[in-house]
Amino acid sequence: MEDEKLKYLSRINIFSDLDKDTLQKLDKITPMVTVPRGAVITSPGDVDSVLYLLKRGRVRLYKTTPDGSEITLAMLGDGNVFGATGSLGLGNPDMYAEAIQSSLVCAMREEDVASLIQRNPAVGMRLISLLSQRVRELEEQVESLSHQDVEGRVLRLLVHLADDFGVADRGYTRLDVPLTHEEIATMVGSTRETVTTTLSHLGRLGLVRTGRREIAINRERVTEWLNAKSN
DNA sequence: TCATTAAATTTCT
DNA sequence: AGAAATTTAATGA
Repeated sequence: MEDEKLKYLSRINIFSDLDKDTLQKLDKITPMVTVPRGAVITSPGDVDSVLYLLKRGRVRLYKTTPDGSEITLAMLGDGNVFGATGSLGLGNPDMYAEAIQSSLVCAMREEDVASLIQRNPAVGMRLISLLSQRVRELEEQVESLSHQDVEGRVLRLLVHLADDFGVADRGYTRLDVPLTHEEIATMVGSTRETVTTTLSHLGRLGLVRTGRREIAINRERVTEWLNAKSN
């Protein structure tokens, strides 16, 4: 029972270098909560700044535009972290975090994160590399938005999601993250309807396989297709 | 090429 | 049944 909880903690990416003793202490100050699908974990105007540890599940980070539409900035999986918009400056405060599937989350006060990093610099290094990955992805997203059509943007996104969530499935790489066409649209700057037609077109080409809240891609063909397209 | 509008259809709870 | 997700089609910028 206790061991189970510790396993989860050690699977948090930034904690993977910590010894059992330290993990045990952390466990005591980070109560674990299950959040249902659709629940918003953080939203703009949150009072205290805490770092959320995503032990198991899928969380979508997004913000809203003045006209009410959403822009998705990141999709997080097991072991990732979010929140901490105070002194750590991990992202900006006007952001929402929504569990897109039932998730196991725990919260850690920012002061505790800071002192932990002072004692264990490896945690800081891990945090930096996690953030770097997120920045790199955002850069690619911007680049894609500015010079690719919807089809290209969707394909680039699917390849990226395959890197993070891909599992082998009957010759394809299935994305182990439940996405609606609507959500995909908020990641590629398009609309639900256009995403639908784009995906079914890609399906006819044999590049992807789709189901309700499920997408699989043929990595080889997709990368091949993307290369042919940009040249 | 793609957003918008409108409407139908399929699949979940 | 009702809600949510997906699909199709027509139109105009």
